[in-house]
Order: sequence, then C-alpha cells, then structure tokens
Amino acid sequence: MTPNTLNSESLAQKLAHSGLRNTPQREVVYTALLTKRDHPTADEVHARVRADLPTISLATVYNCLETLVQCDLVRAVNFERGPTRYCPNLAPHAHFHDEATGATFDIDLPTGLISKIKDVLPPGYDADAIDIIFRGKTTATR
Amino acid sequence: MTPNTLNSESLAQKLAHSGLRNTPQREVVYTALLTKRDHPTADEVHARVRADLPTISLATVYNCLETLVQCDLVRAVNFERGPTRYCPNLAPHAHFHDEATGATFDIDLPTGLISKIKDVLPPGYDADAIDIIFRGKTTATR
DNA sequence: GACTAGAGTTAGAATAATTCCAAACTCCAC
DNA sequence: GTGGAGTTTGGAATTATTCTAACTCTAGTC
Repeated sequence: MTPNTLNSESLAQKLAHSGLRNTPQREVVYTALLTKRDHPTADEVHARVRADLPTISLATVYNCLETLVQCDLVRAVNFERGPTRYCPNLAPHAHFHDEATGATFDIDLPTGLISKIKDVLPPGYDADAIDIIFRGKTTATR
Repeated sequence: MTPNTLNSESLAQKLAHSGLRNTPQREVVYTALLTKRDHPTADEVHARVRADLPTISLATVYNCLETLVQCDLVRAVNFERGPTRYCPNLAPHAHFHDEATGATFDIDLPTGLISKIKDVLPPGYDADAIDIIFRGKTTATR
C-alpha cells in the first residue's frame, strides 16, 4: 500500500466533503503527521513542515491542524498542562503517557470496551467522544 | 457529618504525613474545593478564597493546589486547551464535559471497570493513573 | 524571650501556548 | 479579468502558568 497517496486522496475527499480547499499547507501538515506518528505538538509540526514549505507560519499550522481535527482526520490529545498533541490514528485507541520520558504510545482498545465504558453514563448523558489516558512508567521500547 | 472538620483533619494529617505545614492558605483553598465541587480553575479558586483571605495571591493558589495534588487530596483535570481544573473527589471516577455549557460532571465508575480497562495495556506498561473523559451533550440538570 | 533556618507567601516579571487580527494572496465562477 | 469566499501570513494580544527575589512566619534551640 502507498500510505501517502491513499491518505492524500482521503484528505482531499474529506476536505471537499466539508466544502474546504485542499491547499499545499494542509497537505504537508497532514503528511507530517502520517510520516512520524510520535504525537507532535503544533510547534514540532511547524519545524518539520518547514523543510517542505519554508514560508509556512505557525498560525497556519494551528489552522491546518484545527481543520484536520474538524474533518475527523486527526485527533487532538491533551496531557496535563502540556501543549496539545496531534495523532493521525483514527482507530479507537487510548494513550499511554510515559511520565519518565514524556513519550506517548497508542494503546489499541478491543472492540466492545468503548461501548462497555459508555454504559456507565447515567441516562441523559450522550458522549460523542471518549478520551482515555494512562499515565505511568513503561519498559517498552518502540 | 461535618465535612469541613473531617476534611480539615484529613488535610492536616496528609500534609503532616508529607512533612508539610498546614497553613491558612492551604486550608481555605482546600475548603473552597470542598464547598463548591464544580471543578473550578485556579483563577476561580483564587476569586473564591479572596473572600476569606483577601491578600492571598494567585501564585499561592497555584502552589496550594499543586501541594494538594501531591498529597492526593485533590485531582487535577485537563480538558482540551482549557485551564487545569481541580476536583476534590478521590473516588475513582470519570469526567463528563458538556460541550454546550462547559460544565463538568463526575461519573462514578463501577469497581472492576478500572482494572478491566487496565487489562488492555500490553506487558511492560504500568499505569499509575487513568483519566477518562467523556465529551458530549447532556440533558441532565444538576 | 531572641536567633536562626527553612518553609511558605507575595507581587510582579517572564514564559509558553494559543488565538486574534488585518492585510495580502489564491482560486474559481461568473 | 473581476469579485468574493476561503486561506495564509506575521505580528500583536491573550491566557495560563511558572519563576524570582524579597518578605514573613514558625518551630526548634540556646
């Protein structure tokens, strides 16, 4: 499979679906997220995309990331106090935040667990999204 | 039951246990959290405690809140992009964030669910804490 | 009771993350 | 090619939080 082409198409599609344009800036930002999936901050994304598009501004990176989140192509993740991080993994998953290194890992969630968790909501509560964040230590090397 | 006395004692105890002093500032900050459990920000806590201690500074409120978190008397909760909010509910629970009003509700978690969720962690991952945040709409009035 | 060391508080400055804003630019559709 | 919506840009502004240095308080010691 050719992830870039595939995802570039899905980018164009999803943008068009929302009546938005597919710009070079949006492409490089999305590609940067797909290329190195280490949950970068907006600042880190900015640094990376400057290689391809030296004049892109940080404000545009924020705009593009927000656009991608709106189009459901990217998830924004917030850990305590730190800057927002971005994740192109759309499968339902949790995040593990290694407190020693600051690294973040995706944790796959078995199908069914999400709905089981949603079951604890009392009547009248309707959740669009659930964020699950583990914090602790890991010996896993990835 | 007299929640303030009870909790004032547990505050003094827990502080002593960590070799810390029980100061008027720490008391009013903790009492403020117990009195109105609406997950206030540091700024909101500051506004509330000024009624009791007009000269308390925002920096001190931040210091006290951090101290209380260290002593496991209070939990810090972070929603996307917003300021950190503080919660004196120590029972394991999730948070529901109403996107329309910005209000936050505690959601009790049945015993066993936490460990069930922890089971999805691959070997080598050791979580100290789990944050579960629902985002959506609610018709619940509380 | 004064002395001292360390813990705690304070106000304001500094920093970090993000958003706002107005001007310039781009892309189509007419 | 003109107009208007959508987009980008750089810098200013805002927000949340931390840092810093001076000051205060307290507990223990003589």
